[in-house]
Amino acid sequence: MKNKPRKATSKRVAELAGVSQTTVSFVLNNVESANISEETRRRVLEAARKLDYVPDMAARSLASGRSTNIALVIAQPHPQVFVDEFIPNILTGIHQVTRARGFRILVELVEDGTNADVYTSLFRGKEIAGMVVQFNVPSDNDVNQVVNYAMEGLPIVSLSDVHPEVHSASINKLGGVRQVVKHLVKLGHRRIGCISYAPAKTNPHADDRLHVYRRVLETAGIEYDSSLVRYGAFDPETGYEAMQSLLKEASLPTALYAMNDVMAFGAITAIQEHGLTVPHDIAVVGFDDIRLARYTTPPLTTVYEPDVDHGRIAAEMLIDLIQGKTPAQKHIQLATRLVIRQSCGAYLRA
Amino acid sequence: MKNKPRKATSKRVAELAGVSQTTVSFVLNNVESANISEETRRRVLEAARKLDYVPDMAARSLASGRSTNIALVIAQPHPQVFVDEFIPNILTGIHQVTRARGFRILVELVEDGTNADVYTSLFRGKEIAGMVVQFNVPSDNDVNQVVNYAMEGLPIVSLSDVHPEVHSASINKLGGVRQVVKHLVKLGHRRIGCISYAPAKTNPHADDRLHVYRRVLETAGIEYDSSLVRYGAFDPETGYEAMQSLLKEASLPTALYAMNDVMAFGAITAIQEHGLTVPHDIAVVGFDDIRLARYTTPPLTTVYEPDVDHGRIAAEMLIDLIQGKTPAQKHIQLATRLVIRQSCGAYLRA
DNA sequence: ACGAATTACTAATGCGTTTTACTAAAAGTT
DNA sequence: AACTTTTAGTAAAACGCATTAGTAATTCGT
Repeated sequence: MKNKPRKATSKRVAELAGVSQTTVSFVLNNVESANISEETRRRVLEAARKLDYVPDMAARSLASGRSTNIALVIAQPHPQVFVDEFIPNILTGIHQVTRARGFRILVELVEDGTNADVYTSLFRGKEIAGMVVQFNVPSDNDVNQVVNYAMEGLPIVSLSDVHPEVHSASINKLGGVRQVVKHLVKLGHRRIGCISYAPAKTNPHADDRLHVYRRVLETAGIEYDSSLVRYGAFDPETGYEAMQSLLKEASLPTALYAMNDVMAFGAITAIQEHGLTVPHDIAVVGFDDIRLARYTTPPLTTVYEPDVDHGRIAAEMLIDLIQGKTPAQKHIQLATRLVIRQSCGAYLRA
Repeated sequence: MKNKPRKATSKRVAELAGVSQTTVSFVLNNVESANISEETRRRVLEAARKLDYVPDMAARSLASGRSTNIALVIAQPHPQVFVDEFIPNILTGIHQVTRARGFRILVELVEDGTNADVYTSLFRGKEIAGMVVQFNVPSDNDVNQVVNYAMEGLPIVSLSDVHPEVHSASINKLGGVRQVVKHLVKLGHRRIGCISYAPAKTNPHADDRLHVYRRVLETAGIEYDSSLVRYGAFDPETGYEAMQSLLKEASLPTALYAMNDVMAFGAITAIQEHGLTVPHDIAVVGFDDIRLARYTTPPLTTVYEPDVDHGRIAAEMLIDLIQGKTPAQKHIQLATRLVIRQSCGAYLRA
């Protein structure tokens, strides 16, 4: 028979505090331009606390016209692409800043074709104030939509460089490739194989990296040999298969650069199953420095990327954009670091 | 000088279609009880398409009183806990069903103490319609809050068993432990070490698993020996350290069960650095079957968990709950599968 | 000491939906 | 033919906040 305590609203807070709803809103949102006395502010806060008041976000968004959600949109060809710690780390980084700055993270996956209208519905449906996008394998449709929305002025930050007009926080992957391939060259290797990502035309990033690999070789006076290049698809399986194929070459490479760590591990397995040893017969290097890289046999020489920082910086940039502060730079690049372990054989000669 | 085309609203759709806003709402939401003629429905749909209408989600939530977001709340002691593919896989599974059923995913991390009010603000602030929770290491505060909200009838599904009153979709971890430890026993091992998670009192799950390990041993007539047990913290580093410590024992174990794969890899590295080989001197098994497990030296014997299904089932359950359909079972358990590779030595004797 | 500026508020409107209650016309029922 | 029911809609009231324009009281400048 007792009256259910109606849900706490700003109106009820106002009544209890003996002020208007307007004042409650001003206090709770710390509106500077409204001059609220200390005493009133205290009363409002007290009333809100007493009623256990939590503002209705839907009402707030509707009234203010802005959302406090951002989206992390991950465009990938296939669920299987989620093979390493990249996304968890990015999420950790982003979350650190969204939490501090009062935003929430909406995660959306868009696979090959499906879910292609997600950009539109998120923005136009006012679900989010901005988005950070990750293109594992950029599809034309995804990139075009993102570029268009970015040009319209919507807050978008990409985790890789996609277009001059799209803000980005990216890893200097090409610099990393240069470091690690040069490292192999310095160790005296002349026949350096490569396991790249999907064939060039479908993945511009991979293409760029392959190009750097080639340039480093040529700068060192080594002729580029396309018979030493294979294409994988991010996961250990394809690294394994690519290496099996390389091992059929008449003249084997003495070193291998794999475009990511998990493919490198697949390759190492293939090499060992073939009766050869790493790094003695074939030196191997990877890319990413996943946490397991130091705990394998042999430990993997690779390139470290600051993923958590990456996420954090992208989020800071995005929220600046949302709040109308122009970020200092439109494109931020984070440096990689070469991590030398056993798989490259550097320590054999030390 | 041209008039900016005002944002498309349901009102404008109504005008263009020559019907009332109510009708537009009925058509767009497929309200059965409203009898809308085919002709009218067509006109509304056409008008919506022409205006490129996307409903304002904030307004929709406010008016209807329900959100179409669900949260994935991950309670973990420390960012470093994100070491494997679990979360990406869960996310993939959840996303498959949220997409099909018209929901979005909000991801929230809650670390040790901080962010503790996230449950309250998400629910009370009407930001979400329900949540799936993952307790990596359950803290009393987190568990209590979740249990309370679940008892109030709020839609919550946990990814592990936390309380009889909280719906759950979980992996039968204990069954997996039984499988893999029995496997070692069958191979003839009598001194089987264990690398568990953080000390028992702070992690009930780990405690249960340790207990199963002990029971399997005792059932086989092997006395439990606490000097063969060490505690790690999810990551390869602590697996490595735990194994180093075990290697100082006067009498070494002949086999090791690590509670997850990455700690197993840390342990293998320690064993090899100590001059011993796996599985010859010490057999090693892990848990999780991460994708790299097959591509290491030696490939790891471990227990496979269907993570993507896990996420999918949890999400189905949650959305059923949200939509008022009682799920068939309150607690669903998914089976694990023993994956035998080289690290346990089973093939040595084959 | 008198108008101007500042301080500390409030009333009322609007945000874009959903939903309830209502209605006019058409179809069924006996 | 006179009701009742069904069909196909509509008008108007929420939903809970932010925000704009305004006001009365106080302080300031000279």
